[in-house]
Amino acid sequence: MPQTQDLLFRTLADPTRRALFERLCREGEQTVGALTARAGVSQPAVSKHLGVLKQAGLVLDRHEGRQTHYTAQRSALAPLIDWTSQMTGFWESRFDDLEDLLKRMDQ
Amino acid sequence: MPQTQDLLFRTLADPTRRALFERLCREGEQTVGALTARAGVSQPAVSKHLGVLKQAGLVLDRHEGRQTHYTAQRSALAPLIDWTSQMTGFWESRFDDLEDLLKRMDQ
DNA sequence: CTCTCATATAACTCAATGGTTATGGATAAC
DNA sequence: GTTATCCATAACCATTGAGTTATATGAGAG
Repeated sequence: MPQTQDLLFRTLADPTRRALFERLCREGEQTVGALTARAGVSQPAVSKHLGVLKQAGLVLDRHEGRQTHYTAQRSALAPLIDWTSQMTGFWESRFDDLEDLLKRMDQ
Repeated sequence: MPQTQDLLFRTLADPTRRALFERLCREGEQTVGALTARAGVSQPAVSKHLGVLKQAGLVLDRHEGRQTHYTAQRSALAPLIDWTSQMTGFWESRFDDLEDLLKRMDQ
């Protein structure tokens, strides 16, 4: 999945976007409003970033009334770990089943 | 090192640059000419990318006559693995001493 | 000394993208 | 029904950055 790797790297390259993903990873599900409150950028900017994260498979959204809740999809990081392990060249065996493990992690 | 993480992600976000690093990881030391031959972009573009990789600590250069040889510095990937393991949240214990291992890897 | 080759730098162009404000559309509140 | 709220989209602007060609630097070759 070189296509996926490229999308992942490009998506995570932006610091604002990466910070949003980090918050969702650490603090769990958040509404757009909650994320915007501490994002340091405007609400439309946050929405756009969340859209990009969603297209990369890094977040899922859930609509509830007029709010949208976002959650991190940690398993989407698997190709990143794959790539890194390939570059380091020593970890393949340990990571062979990593994707499965990560998928179970997200339930 | 959030600064380092940002630099790493930004550096690896470009596909041409990432391809250069991948080749150095897989095939070992290469001259600028050898890298340019299969890079799909001009020699100045390759030189610029190598400069960015060098600033991120991902490559080292060695001058030999009028040639410059570049090598991958795999240990520079450690912060990337750190970040990923933090986001997934389950791998800290396994990765605690990863940086040391990677440093030994590069000799 | 001159010429050629390998690489780096300069100057520039162009496209991509992250930010903004303004607005739309849907749902809750009154 | 009207108004307020939450989020997404539209339109626009400014910056960044990756690519190019042209040129400079510097080391071997003749």
